[in-house]
Amino acid sequence: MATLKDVARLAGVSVKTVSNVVNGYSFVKPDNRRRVEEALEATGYRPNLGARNLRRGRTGFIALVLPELSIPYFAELAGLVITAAQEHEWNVLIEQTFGTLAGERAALASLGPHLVDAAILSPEALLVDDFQLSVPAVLLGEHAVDVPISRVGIDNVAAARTAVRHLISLGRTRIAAIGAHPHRGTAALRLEGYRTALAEASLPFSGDLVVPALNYHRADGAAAMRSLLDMPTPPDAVFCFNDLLAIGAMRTAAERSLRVPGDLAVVGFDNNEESVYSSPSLTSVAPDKGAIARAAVDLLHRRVESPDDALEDVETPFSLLVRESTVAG
Amino acid sequence: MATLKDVARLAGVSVKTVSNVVNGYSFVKPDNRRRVEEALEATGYRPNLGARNLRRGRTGFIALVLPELSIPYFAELAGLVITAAQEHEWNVLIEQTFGTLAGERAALASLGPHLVDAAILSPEALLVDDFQLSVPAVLLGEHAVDVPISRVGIDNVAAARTAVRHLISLGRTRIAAIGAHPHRGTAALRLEGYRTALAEASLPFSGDLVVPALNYHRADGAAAMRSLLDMPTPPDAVFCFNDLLAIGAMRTAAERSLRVPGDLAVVGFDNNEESVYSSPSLTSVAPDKGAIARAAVDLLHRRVESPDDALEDVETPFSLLVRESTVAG
DNA sequence: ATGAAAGCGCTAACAA
DNA sequence: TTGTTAGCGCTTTCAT
Repeated sequence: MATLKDVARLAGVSVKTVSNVVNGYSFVKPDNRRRVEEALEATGYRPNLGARNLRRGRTGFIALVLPELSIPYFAELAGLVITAAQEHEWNVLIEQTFGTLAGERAALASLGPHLVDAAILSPEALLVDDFQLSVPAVLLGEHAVDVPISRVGIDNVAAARTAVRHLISLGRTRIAAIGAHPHRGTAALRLEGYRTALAEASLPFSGDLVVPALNYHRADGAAAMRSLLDMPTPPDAVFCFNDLLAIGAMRTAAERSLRVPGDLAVVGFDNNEESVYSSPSLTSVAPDKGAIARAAVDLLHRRVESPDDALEDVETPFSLLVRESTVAG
Repeated sequence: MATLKDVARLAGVSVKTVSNVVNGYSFVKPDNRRRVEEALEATGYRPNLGARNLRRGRTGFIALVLPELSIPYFAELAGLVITAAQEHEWNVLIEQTFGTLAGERAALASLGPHLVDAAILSPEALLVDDFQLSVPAVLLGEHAVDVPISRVGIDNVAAARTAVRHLISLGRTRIAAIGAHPHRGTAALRLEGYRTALAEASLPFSGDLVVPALNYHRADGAAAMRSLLDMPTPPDAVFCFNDLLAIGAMRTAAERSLRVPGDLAVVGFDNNEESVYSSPSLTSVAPDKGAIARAAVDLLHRRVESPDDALEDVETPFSLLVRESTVAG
C-alpha cells in the first residue's frame, strides 16, 4: 500500500505538497500538482484513515446502539442511518444490546472517543446514571429518564391517539392495548395517547384491557392476545405498540378463528415492510424512518462541529396507514 | 482522555511497563503491577484503538458487504456476524450495495487494508474482474463466477431438492418455482435442485412453471404468483427461492381466495422469523445462520493470521422446517 | 508555495 | 524486569 511518502518521492516533492493536493488545500504550483496527481494515479494511493484520524483526533465512525438487528424496525433504521452517515463521511458501527441493561452498559462502555466521534442510542433499559458518555450522542425515541441529551423522534402521544381514534371511528368500543412496559418511555407515551383518545370519546378506560409486554417480539404479541381472548368479554379492537406485537396478535386471532377486522380490528406501530404483505395487511402508524435517520446524523454532525450548542429535540412526522386489519379490503 | 504516558507518569513507571500490563505481557514486578493497575483505575484509561491498530498494522474492523439491511435474512445474518466478530475483537462495518453492480463496486473500492482487516461479501451482481481485493475475503452464498476466494454456505442443490421432494411427497404434481435469475449463483443451484427432484419423481419439467424474479422482495413474489395463477392450469405447489418471495406469493394466493395449503402448497427459503408467524405459517428451508456467521468470521480470522493457507469452502448445515403452508395445522 | 520536522498514542526492538 | 526510543502514516505548525 502506497503511503504519502512514496507518492512524494515519486513526484519529487515533499509530503506536505502531496498532502495539500490530497486534501485540496491552498495553492499548489500547477506543475507540481500535475506531477503529484500522476504519482497518485500511478501508485493507486489511498489515504490511511487510521493515521489521518489519529492525527486529526477523530475516528471517522459513529456508533449506532440498538437492541437487535433481527427486529425489522431497527434493521430498516440501521440501513437508513448508514446511508445518511455516508454524506458526512462517517462509517457506522452497530452495537447490539439485546435490550438488556447489561448489554446497554457494555455498549456504552466500549464507546470511547477513540472509537467513535458520536453515538446514536436507542436504549430500552438504560438508567440515568449510565449516561456518562464521552462523545456527543442523540437519543432515538424517548427519554426514559430525564437526562441532558438531544433527541430525535415522533410525537408518540399524538401518534397513539391517532391510531386509537381511528379504531373508535370504526365504531369499536372495547379497545385493548398491548405493550405496556415498566420503564420504556415510548410505552408510557403511547399508553397516554391511548387513554387520551378513549377519554375524548367518553369511552371507559379499563386496566384489564391494557396488557404489558416485556419484549416487543411477535411471540409476546401472540401471548398477550391469548390473554385478552381468554377474558369473559374480549376486546373488539387492539392497539399494539409495535408491528411485531400486532403480527403476533393477528396470529393468535387466526388460531382462534377470529376474523380480522370483522371480530377484531388491529393497529400496529412502525410500519414494517412485513405488515404490508401480511394477511390481512396491517394498519400501522408509520414514522418517517428516513427523516429520523437523517435528523439524527445531521444533529450529531452539528454537535461534533460545535459541541457547545444547545441540546436539540427534533420531532419527525408520522402518518397512519390504514390497511385491511381495520378496514376490510 | 488519559494516555499511556499519563498512566506511566502517575504510576512512576515507563510506558513500556504500562503497555505490558495493559496487554498482559511478560513478567511485571508485582509491586509495579499494582501501582500501574491503580493508575489505570484512577485515570480510567482506555487504549486508543486507532493508535494501537496503526502501530500493529491492522484496523480492528471487518467489512460486511450485503445488499440491504431491510432484507430480513441479511439483517439477521448481520446481527450474528457482529456477535461472532466480537470474539475476535473485531468491529463490523456494514456496507449496503442494494444489489447493484455499481453499489458492489463502490463497496469493494472503499475496502482498502487501512479500513478493514478482512471482508465478508454477499454479492449479487459482481463480475469476476471486480475481485481485486486487497484484504482477505470470504464469500457468503455462491460463486457467481469462478473466482479464487473462500466460501461459506449451504448445499443449495440439496436444499432445494429437499424442499421440492417434500412437496412431491405431499402428492403435488404441478410444482412451480419462483426466483430464477440470470446471474445469481444461488438461483442456478436451487433451480438445479428443483429439476433434480422433479426428475427423480418422474415429474415433467416445464419452463412455464419457472418464474424469474429480478429481485427477491415480497412484491416480486406477489407478481410472480399472479403470473402463475393466470395460467390456464395453475400450479398446485410453489417453491420460492426465498421467504420474501414466498410471503408475496401467499399474499397473492390470499387475494385470489386460494387456500394454502389446500389449493396451493408453498415452500420458502431462509426461514425468516416472519415466516413463523405468518398465516399460514411458512414451510421453509432453514440454513443455520449462526453457523454461517461463525464460520465466515473464523475463516477470516485464520486467513488474516496466515494469509498463505489454502482457500476453504465451508459447507454449513440446513434443515427443512415444515409448517402450515404445506401441511395444514 | 513548499519543505522539514514534530507529534497524534501506541507497540516492540533494543538496551540496560 | 524495565526504560528508551523509533516509527506506524498522517496533518500541521514553522520556516523558508
